Amino acid sequence: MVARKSADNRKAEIVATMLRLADELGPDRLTTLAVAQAVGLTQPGIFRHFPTKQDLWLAVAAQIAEAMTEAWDEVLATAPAPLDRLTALIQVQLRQITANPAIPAILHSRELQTENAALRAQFVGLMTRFQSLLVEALTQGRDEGVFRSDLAPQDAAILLIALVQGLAIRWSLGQRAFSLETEGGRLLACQINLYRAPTVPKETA
Amino acid sequence: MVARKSADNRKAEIVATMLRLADELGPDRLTTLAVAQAVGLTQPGIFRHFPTKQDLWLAVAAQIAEAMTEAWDEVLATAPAPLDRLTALIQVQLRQITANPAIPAILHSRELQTENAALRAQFVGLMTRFQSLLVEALTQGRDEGVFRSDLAPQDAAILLIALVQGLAIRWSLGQRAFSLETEGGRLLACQINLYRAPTVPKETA
DNA sequence: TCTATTAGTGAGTGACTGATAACTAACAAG
DNA sequence: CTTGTTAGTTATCAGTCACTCACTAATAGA
Repeated sequence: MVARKSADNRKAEIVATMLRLADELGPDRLTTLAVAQAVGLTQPGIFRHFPTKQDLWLAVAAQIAEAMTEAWDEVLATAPAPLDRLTALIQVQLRQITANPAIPAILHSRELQTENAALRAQFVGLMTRFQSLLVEALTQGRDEGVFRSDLAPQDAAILLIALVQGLAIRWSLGQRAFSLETEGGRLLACQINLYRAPTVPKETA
Repeated sequence: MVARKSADNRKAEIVATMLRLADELGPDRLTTLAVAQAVGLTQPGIFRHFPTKQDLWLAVAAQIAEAMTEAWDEVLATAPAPLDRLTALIQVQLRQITANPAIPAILHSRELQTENAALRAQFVGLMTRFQSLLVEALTQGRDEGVFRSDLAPQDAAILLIALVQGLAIRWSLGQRAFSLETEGGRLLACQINLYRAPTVPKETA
């Protein structure tokens, strides 16, 4: 009668469903019943695989962290030039959010903010690592003369991260009417263009 | 025995408490019981003033909208120069969020996102108005030669709004360890500096 | 084919949620 | 001092939440 799956398969399926439903319902309204029904189990069936709901969230966070880290590593391996690397890192981030729109919501959820210190620590760690990747690329680019010499890599990195997060908010509020990757790519080009060293001397206006 | 208040006073008190508790507990975890206890009433007492919980949220949104619009109007009246006006508008926004940290959370809450279309429409309208104020100032500044001539006001405005929202996320995640106004002011200066027209011809690097 | 393991179920629990109805008492006006 | 209005209470409801426990049956290995 029941399509039994191995615990590992079922766990992965549950985590993936959590991610999908966290987007559809919102992280704080995501109930174990909703997950169970989407997966095709009864509600107590979930607890066969995860002892508490908090453990479910931790598994979700681990999955996100893994996907992001992998994507970053690939960029580091394939894009050595600072400018390319910078663009690719941000684009990867936009693609992650597109593929997984629940990420910003989870970042804002109370599940993460107050309830689950471990969860928050994981995300803060991810963001810190991402920021340092940006700072490295920006510093190298500045030293190579690609970016203006008065560029402050720390601040420039924060501004880029803010660009991604702010755009994600706009995207959610506007019912995702535009392509995050396209619009993000355009704005990213704007911003990075502002960082670039002037190649030709300019006249005063 | 009971300190009775006029309905108007009580309503205002309830809305203010909602705003405070929305920050402390999170918008989706804010219960009518919590509001009642914070105000010093019994839980059903809340419903004497607001027929449903949704009406509570609408009142909260109206209050935020009013506070923001007022603050913007004051800036428009006192800061005519594009550069000053731009800075002041953003600073006002940072101050609003500092004074009322629940705003970003409410913006992301499911209460607003899915449950309450009227609420979302109100906030989208606010954001649109704010954006157009920024665009105006940027366009004027560009035409006056304060900003670089290749500046795209629309994009520049979006980048500034993203700055505010992205920074607010960072502020929340980092347990509000830094002053939003100070740090925001610094980054704002960075960004606006990138917008400025080069006053002195630069040598190539 | 038998057996041990374990994924999944049915029934239920206590805590909490938004909301209702009937009642009580504080206040303002005459 | 009386009286109408109304802010607030007590008691209660139906629904939902995460979670438990005893049980069942699908599966893998011998």
